[in-house]
Amino acid sequence: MRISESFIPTMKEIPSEAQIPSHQLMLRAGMIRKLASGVYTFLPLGYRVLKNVEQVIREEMNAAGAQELLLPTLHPRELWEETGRWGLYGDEMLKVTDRNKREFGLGPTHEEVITDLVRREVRSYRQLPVILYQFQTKFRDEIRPRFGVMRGREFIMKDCYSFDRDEKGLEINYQKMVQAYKNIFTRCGFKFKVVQADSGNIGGSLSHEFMVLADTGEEALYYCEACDHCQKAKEEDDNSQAGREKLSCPKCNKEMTYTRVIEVGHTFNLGTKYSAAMKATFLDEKGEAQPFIMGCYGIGVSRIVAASIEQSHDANGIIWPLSIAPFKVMLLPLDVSNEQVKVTAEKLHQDLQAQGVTVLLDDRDERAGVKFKDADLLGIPIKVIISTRNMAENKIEIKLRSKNDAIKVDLPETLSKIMAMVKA
RNA sequence: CGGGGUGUAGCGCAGUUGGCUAGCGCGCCUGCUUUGGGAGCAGGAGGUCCUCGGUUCGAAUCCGAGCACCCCGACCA
Repeated sequence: MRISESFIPTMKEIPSEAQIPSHQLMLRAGMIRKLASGVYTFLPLGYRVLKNVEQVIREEMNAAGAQELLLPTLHPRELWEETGRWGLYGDEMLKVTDRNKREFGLGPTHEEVITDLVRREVRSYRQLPVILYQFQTKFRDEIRPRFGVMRGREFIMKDCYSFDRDEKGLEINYQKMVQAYKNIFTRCGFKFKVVQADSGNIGGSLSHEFMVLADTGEEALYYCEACDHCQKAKEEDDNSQAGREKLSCPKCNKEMTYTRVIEVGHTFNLGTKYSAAMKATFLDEKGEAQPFIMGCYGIGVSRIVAASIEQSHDANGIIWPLSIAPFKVMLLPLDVSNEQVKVTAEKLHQDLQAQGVTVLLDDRDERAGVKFKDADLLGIPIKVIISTRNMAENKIEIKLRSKNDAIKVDLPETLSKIMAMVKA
């Protein structure tokens, strides 16, 4: 992809509406633009990252035996009346009325819809377990949207639902999902913790929250460096640094570390909360109707994009991990009026694309400084610098966004060197 | 929903005891020069000063109402 032909509107100045690094950098790097409070457009660069995150999640979900589908956004009121949540969800649910005055909610979560589907289609214990998931835009009329896509009113979520015949089956699938989540967040390059949590409105007995460590996180927890035990911080701990209590780990008695965190994933053991309310049953071996034992598993996909930046950036811009970077390689020909520089860059561009490597070529007739600044802002992991200076000795330069030092490589070895880095 | 703040060019802002043609930096367009960390000079385009109403000879500026956005809090699968 050539910068000259792409839609990546970068900004030098920090928009006054953005307070935290990820929000500022997503705006400055041309990843997102605001349409209304808590409602954002993903521009091509941001969308690429979003898609990469989705793909990581998709691979791990499929590997865990889940199947992807797509549920509707419009939910008829009657369905939500079955569980009593039409009233319980209240103003947080955005509502619309059709031409026949029929009421719908814009889906803030999909337990009702998925349970309705499964109760219609699954009749026998022989068809269980079933694990289904989707990527979808969720709507929640948050009291206070903030921090860009971190807490939006419209956002992308991966939600997954498991249906089992008994608690034992659920336990197996639940553990599979927890492991899949650990794989996902590891692949995304996160430092994260898993903490047992309240299950809140969704209900059920057991739940785990997946928390990315970041100073700007809206929540906080204590963790033990020795045994990895975690517990959520109480509100009074969050608010006053000074008055924060010192907690000892209940398992190994060492003092625990306080950290702010961003919730990126949440798993719930739902039991029969929804299946019972909605009369969603299957027949067991004895021909008796039994309610499905359910689990649900959510990941904030668009939030992950912001959380990644929150955890990995510097004064100059974003630092993407290879796994979700919008492009893996950025080519920086510093003087496109030099024919040899230009030709070398074009050749690398073609060769990398032929190898299936995502690459962004800064083919603009801009000064070196401008290109370097934009490259650092965009945060593409591998920077390849092609300059008149290096051409003289038949070399190019490779710099990792995450490191300061550059390595010089003989021109003929460039491609293989980059390929080795991409695969690392 | 309570408290605080802000709305002036694409972005960041100044101008607000009422006054003349509404300004600065960045960005954008044209030309020349420049070319390893957001270049220089010259020329140029771009504004319902958030909206509506009121006061006044005259309103970006004063008054009233509304809207939007941001921050703190409560809330949040």
